[in-house]
Amino acid sequence: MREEEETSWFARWEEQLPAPDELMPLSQSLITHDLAVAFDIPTHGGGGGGGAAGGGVGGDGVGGGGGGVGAAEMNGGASSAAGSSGGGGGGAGDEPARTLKRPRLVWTPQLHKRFVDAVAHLGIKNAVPKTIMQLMSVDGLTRENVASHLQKYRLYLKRMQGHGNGGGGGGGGAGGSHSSGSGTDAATEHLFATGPVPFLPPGRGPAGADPYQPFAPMAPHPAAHHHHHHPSQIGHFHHPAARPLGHYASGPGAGFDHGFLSRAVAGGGPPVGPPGMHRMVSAGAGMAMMAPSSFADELDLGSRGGGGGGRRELTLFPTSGDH
DNA sequence: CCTGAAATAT
DNA sequence: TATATTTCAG
Repeated sequence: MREEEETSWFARWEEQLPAPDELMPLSQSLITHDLAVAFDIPTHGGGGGGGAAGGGVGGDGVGGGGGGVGAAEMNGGASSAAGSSGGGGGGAGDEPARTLKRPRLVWTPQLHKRFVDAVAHLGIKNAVPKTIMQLMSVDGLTRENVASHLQKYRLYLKRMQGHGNGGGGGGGGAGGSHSSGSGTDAATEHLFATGPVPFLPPGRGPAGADPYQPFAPMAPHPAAHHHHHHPSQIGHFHHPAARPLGHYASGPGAGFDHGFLSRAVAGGGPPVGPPGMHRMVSAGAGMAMMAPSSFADELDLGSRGGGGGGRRELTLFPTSGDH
Protein backbone atom coordinates (compact mmCIF):
# COMPACT_ATOMS: atom_id res chain seq x y z
CA MET A 1 0.00 0.00 0.00
CA ARG A 2 1.69 2.93 -1.08
CA GLU A 3 0.47 6.20 -1.60
CA GLU A 4 -0.18 6.73 -5.13
CA GLU A 5 2.23 9.31 -6.09
CA GLU A 6 0.97 12.04 -8.15
CA THR A 7 1.51 9.93 -11.08
CA SER A 8 -0.81 12.13 -12.81
CA TRP A 9 -4.11 11.78 -11.38
CA PHE A 10 -5.35 13.14 -14.53
CA ALA A 11 -3.91 10.19 -16.21
CA ARG A 12 -6.74 8.41 -14.62
CA TRP A 13 -8.87 11.23 -15.52
CA GLU A 14 -7.93 10.76 -19.00
CA GLU A 15 -9.17 7.30 -18.84
CA GLN A 16 -12.50 8.47 -17.90
CA LEU A 17 -12.51 11.10 -20.47
CA PRO A 18 -13.00 9.01 -23.50
CA ALA A 19 -15.89 6.82 -23.23
CA PRO A 20 -15.01 3.34 -22.34
CA ASP A 21 -15.65 2.23 -25.75
CA GLU A 22 -17.93 4.27 -27.69
CA LEU A 23 -18.76 7.65 -28.72
CA MET A 24 -21.92 9.39 -28.95
CA PRO A 25 -23.03 10.80 -32.15
CA LEU A 26 -22.61 14.39 -31.67
CA SER A 27 -25.56 15.99 -33.02
CA GLN A 28 -26.99 18.83 -31.23
CA SER A 29 -28.03 22.02 -32.61
CA LEU A 30 -26.70 25.06 -31.08
CA ILE A 31 -29.59 27.21 -31.60
CA THR A 32 -31.27 28.98 -28.88
CA HIS A 33 -34.83 29.34 -28.32
CA ASP A 34 -35.16 32.49 -30.20
CA LEU A 35 -33.26 31.23 -33.10
CA ALA A 36 -35.21 28.10 -33.23
CA VAL A 37 -38.40 29.95 -33.10
CA ALA A 38 -37.18 32.52 -35.46
CA PHE A 39 -36.47 29.90 -37.98
CA ASP A 40 -39.59 28.14 -37.27
CA ILE A 41 -37.76 25.20 -36.09
CA PRO A 42 -39.39 23.18 -33.44
CA THR A 43 -37.06 22.87 -30.61
CA HIS A 44 -37.93 19.33 -30.32
CA GLY A 45 -40.21 17.20 -32.05
CA GLY A 46 -39.87 16.58 -35.41
CA GLY A 47 -37.92 13.92 -36.18
CA GLY A 48 -35.59 13.83 -38.51
CA GLY A 49 -32.65 12.80 -38.79
CA GLY A 50 -29.82 13.69 -37.45
CA GLY A 51 -27.27 14.90 -38.78
CA ALA A 52 -24.18 16.31 -38.79
CA ALA A 53 -21.66 14.64 -37.06
CA GLY A 54 -19.21 16.31 -35.42
CA GLY A 55 -17.61 19.05 -36.50
CA GLY A 56 -14.17 19.26 -36.56
CA VAL A 57 -13.11 19.06 -33.18
CA GLY A 58 -9.72 20.17 -32.88
CA GLY A 59 -7.40 18.63 -35.06
CA ASP A 60 -6.52 15.80 -32.99
CA GLY A 61 -8.46 12.90 -33.77
CA VAL A 62 -9.96 11.21 -31.00
CA GLY A 63 -8.26 8.07 -30.23
CA GLY A 64 -10.12 5.24 -31.27
CA GLY A 65 -12.11 6.87 -33.63
CA GLY A 66 -15.22 5.98 -32.59
CA GLY A 67 -17.17 4.03 -34.50
CA GLY A 68 -20.24 2.75 -33.66
CA VAL A 69 -22.29 3.79 -31.01
CA GLY A 70 -23.56 1.32 -28.71
CA ALA A 71 -26.74 1.84 -27.07
CA ALA A 72 -27.33 5.38 -27.42
CA GLU A 73 -30.66 6.76 -26.93
CA MET A 74 -31.11 9.57 -29.22
CA ASN A 75 -33.42 12.20 -28.53
CA GLY A 76 -35.57 12.74 -31.31
CA GLY A 77 -35.52 15.80 -33.02
CA ALA A 78 -32.76 18.00 -33.48
CA SER A 79 -32.56 20.17 -36.33
CA SER A 80 -29.11 20.94 -37.06
CA ALA A 81 -28.08 23.78 -38.98
CA ALA A 82 -25.21 25.31 -37.57
CA GLY A 83 -23.48 27.60 -39.36
CA SER A 84 -20.75 27.13 -41.39
CA SER A 85 -21.27 28.17 -44.68
CA GLY A 86 -24.09 27.58 -46.25
CA GLY A 87 -26.19 29.64 -46.64
CA GLY A 88 -28.93 29.94 -46.41
CA GLY A 89 -31.12 31.77 -45.97
CA GLY A 90 -31.90 34.60 -45.74
CA GLY A 91 -30.83 36.51 -43.68
CA ALA A 92 -28.47 38.55 -42.79
CA GLY A 93 -25.16 37.59 -42.96
CA ASP A 94 -23.86 35.89 -40.03
CA GLU A 95 -25.28 33.86 -37.41
CA PRO A 96 -25.40 35.63 -34.22
CA ALA A 97 -24.97 32.64 -32.19
CA ARG A 98 -21.57 32.65 -30.90
CA THR A 99 -20.75 36.03 -29.81
CA LEU A 100 -23.98 37.58 -28.96
CA LYS A 101 -26.00 35.12 -27.20
CA ARG A 102 -24.97 31.98 -25.67
CA PRO A 103 -27.32 29.17 -25.10
CA ARG A 104 -28.18 28.34 -21.62
CA LEU A 105 -25.58 26.08 -20.36
CA VAL A 106 -27.00 22.95 -19.01
CA TRP A 107 -24.92 21.38 -16.41
CA THR A 108 -25.16 17.83 -17.29
CA PRO A 109 -24.36 15.36 -14.56
CA GLN A 110 -21.15 14.50 -16.18
CA LEU A 111 -20.23 18.07 -16.46
CA HIS A 112 -21.16 18.63 -12.92
CA LYS A 113 -19.18 15.65 -11.93
CA ARG A 114 -16.19 17.11 -13.56
CA PHE A 115 -16.81 20.30 -11.78
CA VAL A 116 -16.94 18.57 -8.48
CA ASP A 117 -13.87 16.61 -9.27
CA ALA A 118 -12.01 19.71 -10.10
CA VAL A 119 -13.08 21.40 -6.95
CA ALA A 120 -12.25 18.41 -4.91
CA HIS A 121 -8.84 18.16 -6.37
CA LEU A 122 -8.16 21.77 -6.24
CA GLY A 123 -9.16 22.10 -2.71
CA ILE A 124 -11.52 24.57 -1.36
CA LYS A 125 -8.73 26.95 -1.34
CA ASN A 126 -8.03 27.03 -4.96
CA ALA A 127 -11.50 26.32 -5.91
CA VAL A 128 -11.84 29.48 -7.75
CA PRO A 129 -13.78 29.78 -10.91
CA LYS A 130 -10.80 30.35 -13.03
CA THR A 131 -8.79 27.49 -11.75
CA ILE A 132 -11.71 25.20 -11.92
CA MET A 133 -12.47 26.21 -15.39
CA GLN A 134 -8.95 25.62 -16.43
CA LEU A 135 -8.73 22.37 -14.72
CA MET A 136 -11.86 21.25 -16.31
CA SER A 137 -10.48 22.01 -19.67
CA VAL A 138 -13.89 22.27 -21.00
CA ASP A 139 -14.02 24.27 -24.03
CA GLY A 140 -16.75 26.72 -24.07
CA LEU A 141 -17.10 26.91 -20.40
CA THR A 142 -16.63 30.39 -19.25
CA ARG A 143 -15.75 31.76 -15.93
CA GLU A 144 -19.19 33.03 -15.43
CA ASN A 145 -20.51 29.60 -15.92
CA VAL A 146 -18.24 28.07 -13.40
CA ALA A 147 -18.61 30.92 -11.02
CA SER A 148 -22.29 30.67 -11.11
CA HIS A 149 -22.30 27.00 -10.60
CA LEU A 150 -19.67 27.23 -7.99
CA GLN A 151 -21.83 29.50 -6.05
CA LYS A 152 -24.65 27.12 -6.18
CA TYR A 153 -22.39 24.33 -5.28
CA ARG A 154 -21.14 26.10 -2.24
CA LEU A 155 -24.58 27.02 -1.21
CA TYR A 156 -25.60 23.48 -1.54
CA LEU A 157 -22.80 22.34 0.68
CA LYS A 158 -23.61 24.91 3.23
CA ARG A 159 -27.18 24.02 3.19
CA MET A 160 -26.48 20.45 3.85
CA GLN A 161 -24.15 21.36 6.56
CA GLY A 162 -26.75 23.27 8.37
CA HIS A 163 -29.08 20.43 8.15
CA GLY A 164 -26.50 18.27 9.63
CA ASN A 165 -26.97 15.23 7.67
CA GLY A 166 -24.71 13.31 5.60
CA GLY A 167 -25.60 12.29 2.34
CA GLY A 168 -23.20 10.16 0.87
CA GLY A 169 -24.77 7.19 1.37
CA GLY A 170 -27.25 7.22 3.83
CA GLY A 171 -26.49 4.23 5.49
CA GLY A 172 -23.53 3.50 4.08
CA GLY A 173 -20.93 5.29 5.27
CA ALA A 174 -18.57 6.24 2.76
CA GLY A 175 -15.25 6.49 4.09
CA GLY A 176 -14.90 9.64 5.74
CA SER A 177 -11.71 9.35 7.47
CA HIS A 178 -10.77 12.80 8.08
CA SER A 179 -7.71 13.11 10.04
CA SER A 180 -8.06 16.34 11.63
CA GLY A 181 -5.17 18.02 12.96
CA SER A 182 -2.58 17.86 10.43
CA GLY A 183 -2.25 18.71 6.93
CA THR A 184 -5.79 18.93 6.00
CA ASP A 185 -7.21 22.29 5.64
CA ALA A 186 -9.81 23.37 7.96
CA ALA A 187 -11.97 24.56 5.20
CA THR A 188 -11.59 21.41 3.30
CA GLU A 189 -12.37 19.54 6.38
CA HIS A 190 -15.34 21.55 7.12
CA LEU A 191 -16.65 21.24 3.73
CA PHE A 192 -15.64 17.86 2.69
CA ALA A 193 -15.48 16.12 5.95
CA THR A 194 -18.92 17.12 6.81
CA GLY A 195 -20.19 16.26 3.48
CA PRO A 196 -17.96 14.86 0.88
CA VAL A 197 -19.77 15.43 -2.25
CA PRO A 198 -23.01 13.81 -1.87
CA PHE A 199 -25.61 14.96 -4.14
CA LEU A 200 -28.97 14.36 -2.81
CA PRO A 201 -31.44 16.77 -1.57
CA PRO A 202 -32.19 16.64 2.10
CA GLY A 203 -35.19 14.66 1.79
CA ARG A 204 -36.94 15.69 -1.23
CA GLY A 205 -37.86 13.97 -4.25
CA PRO A 206 -40.01 11.02 -4.77
CA ALA A 207 -37.39 8.61 -5.68
CA GLY A 208 -34.13 9.50 -7.09
CA ALA A 209 -35.04 12.40 -9.13
CA ASP A 210 -32.14 14.19 -10.53
CA PRO A 211 -32.80 17.60 -11.75
CA TYR A 212 -30.35 17.03 -14.47
CA GLN A 213 -30.88 16.08 -18.00
CA PRO A 214 -29.65 13.07 -19.77
CA PHE A 215 -27.10 14.56 -21.90
CA ALA A 216 -26.49 16.32 -25.06
CA PRO A 217 -23.44 18.29 -24.89
CA MET A 218 -21.56 20.34 -27.32
CA ALA A 219 -19.65 23.43 -27.35
CA PRO A 220 -21.16 26.53 -28.68
CA HIS A 221 -18.32 27.19 -30.97
CA PRO A 222 -14.76 27.76 -30.42
CA ALA A 223 -14.60 30.17 -33.16
CA ALA A 224 -12.99 33.37 -32.36
CA HIS A 225 -11.02 33.04 -29.29
CA HIS A 226 -8.68 35.66 -28.40
CA HIS A 227 -7.42 34.76 -25.10
CA HIS A 228 -4.76 37.01 -23.95
CA HIS A 229 -2.36 34.70 -22.37
CA HIS A 230 -2.25 31.06 -22.21
CA PRO A 231 -2.98 29.59 -18.92
CA SER A 232 0.21 27.76 -19.03
CA GLN A 233 -1.79 24.68 -18.99
CA ILE A 234 -1.88 23.36 -15.57
CA GLY A 235 -1.16 19.91 -16.54
CA HIS A 236 -2.68 19.14 -19.74
CA PHE A 237 -2.42 15.75 -21.03
CA HIS A 238 0.72 15.38 -22.89
CA HIS A 239 0.00 12.27 -24.66
CA PRO A 240 1.41 10.85 -27.79
CA ALA A 241 -1.51 11.41 -29.91
CA ALA A 242 -4.62 10.79 -28.18
CA ARG A 243 -6.66 13.70 -27.17
CA PRO A 244 -9.62 12.62 -25.32
CA LEU A 245 -12.79 14.30 -25.98
CA GLY A 246 -15.19 14.52 -23.32
CA HIS A 247 -17.57 11.83 -22.87
CA TYR A 248 -18.36 9.72 -20.04
CA ALA A 249 -20.78 7.15 -20.51
CA SER A 250 -21.92 5.40 -17.66
CA GLY A 251 -24.18 2.94 -16.51
CA PRO A 252 -26.42 2.61 -13.67
CA GLY A 253 -23.83 3.24 -11.19
CA ALA A 254 -25.75 5.07 -8.69
CA GLY A 255 -23.11 6.09 -6.43
CA PHE A 256 -21.64 9.35 -5.61
CA ASP A 257 -18.55 9.13 -3.76
CA HIS A 258 -15.15 10.31 -4.19
CA GLY A 259 -12.24 9.69 -2.08
CA PHE A 260 -10.99 13.09 -1.53
CA LEU A 261 -7.53 13.59 -0.56
CA SER A 262 -6.20 16.48 1.19
CA ARG A 263 -3.75 18.58 -0.51
CA ALA A 264 -0.21 17.81 0.15
CA VAL A 265 1.30 20.92 1.38
CA ALA A 266 4.90 21.24 0.78
CA GLY A 267 5.49 22.26 4.24
CA GLY A 268 6.82 25.65 4.54
CA GLY A 269 5.67 28.55 2.67
CA PRO A 270 2.47 28.90 0.93
CA PRO A 271 1.29 25.83 -0.76
CA VAL A 272 0.32 27.46 -3.89
CA GLY A 273 0.87 30.92 -4.79
CA PRO A 274 4.33 32.20 -4.83
CA PRO A 275 5.04 35.64 -3.69
CA GLY A 276 4.56 38.25 -6.21
CA MET A 277 1.61 36.64 -7.66
CA HIS A 278 -1.63 38.26 -7.16
CA ARG A 279 -3.97 35.55 -7.84
CA MET A 280 -2.85 33.48 -10.70
CA VAL A 281 -2.67 29.88 -11.13
CA SER A 282 0.77 28.80 -10.77
CA ALA A 283 1.23 26.20 -13.27
CA GLY A 284 3.97 23.83 -13.53
CA ALA A 285 6.15 24.99 -10.81
CA GLY A 286 4.10 25.80 -7.95
CA MET A 287 1.13 23.77 -8.30
CA ALA A 288 1.15 20.73 -6.29
CA MET A 289 -1.45 18.40 -7.40
CA MET A 290 -2.94 16.02 -5.10
CA ALA A 291 -3.46 12.45 -5.44
CA PRO A 292 -6.28 11.26 -7.46
CA SER A 293 -8.14 9.30 -4.97
CA SER A 294 -10.61 6.87 -6.09
CA PHE A 295 -12.78 7.98 -8.78
CA ALA A 296 -16.13 6.59 -8.98
CA ASP A 297 -17.26 7.68 -12.26
CA GLU A 298 -20.57 6.49 -12.94
CA LEU A 299 -23.59 8.38 -13.44
CA ASP A 300 -26.17 8.48 -15.98
CA LEU A 301 -29.71 9.27 -16.38
CA GLY A 302 -32.05 7.86 -18.73
CA SER A 303 -35.28 8.71 -17.41
CA ARG A 304 -37.20 10.95 -19.55
CA GLY A 305 -40.59 11.77 -20.16
CA GLY A 306 -41.33 14.37 -17.92
CA GLY A 307 -44.68 14.89 -18.91
CA GLY A 308 -45.90 18.21 -18.76
CA GLY A 309 -43.22 20.26 -17.58
CA GLY A 310 -40.14 19.20 -19.12
CA ARG A 311 -37.93 21.56 -20.75
CA ARG A 312 -34.62 20.99 -22.33
CA GLU A 313 -32.03 23.32 -23.43
CA LEU A 314 -28.87 23.12 -25.26
CA THR A 315 -26.02 21.61 -23.55
CA LEU A 316 -22.43 22.09 -23.63
CA PHE A 317 -19.92 19.42 -23.71
CA PRO A 318 -16.36 19.05 -22.96
CA THR A 319 -14.61 19.47 -26.13
CA SER A 320 -11.07 19.26 -26.59
CA GLY A 321 -9.76 22.49 -27.38
CA ASP A 322 -7.01 24.61 -26.47
CA HIS A 323 -7.52 27.58 -24.48
C1' DC B 1 -8.64 41.90 -12.88
C1' DC B 2 -10.85 38.30 -10.26
C1' DT B 3 -13.97 36.43 -6.88
C1' DG B 4 -18.38 36.36 -4.33
C1' DA B 5 -23.17 37.22 -4.04
C1' DA B 6 -27.70 39.25 -5.52
C1' DA B 7 -30.83 40.16 -8.93
C1' DT B 8 -32.82 38.97 -13.07
C1' DA B 9 -34.15 36.01 -17.00
C1' DT B 10 -35.66 31.74 -18.85
C1' DT C 1 -40.02 26.43 -9.25
C1' DA C 2 -35.41 25.84 -10.29
C1' DT C 3 -31.52 26.84 -12.88
C1' DA C 4 -28.50 29.74 -15.26
C1' DT C 5 -27.12 34.28 -16.72
C1' DT C 6 -26.04 38.91 -15.65
C1' DT C 7 -24.98 42.64 -12.76
C1' DC C 8 -23.09 44.71 -8.52
C1' DA C 9 -19.88 45.10 -5.04
C1' DG C 10 -15.42 43.96 -2.62
